[in-house]
Amino acid sequence: MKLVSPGEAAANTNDMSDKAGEELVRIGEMAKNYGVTLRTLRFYEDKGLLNPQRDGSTRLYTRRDKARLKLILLGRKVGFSLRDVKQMMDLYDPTGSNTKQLRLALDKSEKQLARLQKQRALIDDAIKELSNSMAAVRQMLSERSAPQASIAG
Amino acid sequence: MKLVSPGEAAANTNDMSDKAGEELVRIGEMAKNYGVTLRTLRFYEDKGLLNPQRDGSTRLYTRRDKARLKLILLGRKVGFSLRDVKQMMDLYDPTGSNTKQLRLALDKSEKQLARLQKQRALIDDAIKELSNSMAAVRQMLSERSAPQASIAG
DNA sequence: TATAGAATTGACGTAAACGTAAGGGTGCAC
DNA sequence: GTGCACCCTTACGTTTACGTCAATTCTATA
Repeated sequence: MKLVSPGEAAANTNDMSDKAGEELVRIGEMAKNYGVTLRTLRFYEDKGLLNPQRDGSTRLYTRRDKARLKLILLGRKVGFSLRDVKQMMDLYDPTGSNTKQLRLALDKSEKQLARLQKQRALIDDAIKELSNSMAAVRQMLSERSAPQASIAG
Repeated sequence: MKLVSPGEAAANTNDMSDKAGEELVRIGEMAKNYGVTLRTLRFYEDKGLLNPQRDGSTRLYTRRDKARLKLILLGRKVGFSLRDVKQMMDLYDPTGSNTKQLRLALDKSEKQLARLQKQRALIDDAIKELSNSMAAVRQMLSERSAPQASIAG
């Protein structure tokens, strides 16, 4: 089985291996392409989120793995836990209509959206509170000849 | 040394102990008043953020402790770590102008404000991304007789 | 005095998503 | 044949702010 050699990997986009259209990449390439570390890819595999082929002990990532990784990263970006992502992906059935999967995803998304909005509200609150405090501190600093209130006692 | 007894604690707001105007409360009262757990108060003490008096082995919280706790909780609310809070409070000097303390607080606050704003931007981004995905999923669900795109492969 | 309620210290457990060695193998360019 | 660049597994470490026992003691009250 011939593989993309490390050096020419980037250039060798049209390399065809076993099956037609299957570009197999090793972990280093994969990591570089998606901006993650090797550890992360192995971790995702360990958690059952990825399932690369093997050439001996070397991992070979296929088109499918890339699609899955993209989904994982999207999920992480919008704040899903890896557990959630896995739960949703595990429902995928290539033969069915995937209605279940879509419903679960939608359900989880609604909850996550609510969490995000709540978080945003908390942050806005914190920003206001912090801004107020800062104004007070600036005031105290500008009047440091006058008696100070203390911020710790 | 007479103390506020557990039962009448809430009513006994005017109890004066050793020093004039010093209302000493035990850890249970303190926790209830500020909506934290006993563990939290002991933890803060362990971290050097609080320093209650003792009656034997029993902790007695003074006015000062209350002020400090309020600050800790405010700090937590706006997203400071306990380390940061401690660092700021440790600079307090009852005899000086506390300019240093105020400057540090301001400096940390500016950085924290920046972090909060960045976080808010990330959340807004996530909300958008998530909303888009949800729209797509809803679309797929409404057309589930048509061929589906998959969200996992 | 018996029992319940409140307090103490000590110390391990928790969550999430990896980071960071340690120790070892494979292939290829020189 | 050696020096890199890559790859592998195993497994402990990190971070933060507490939660959760466990075993014991102190105090007030019926």
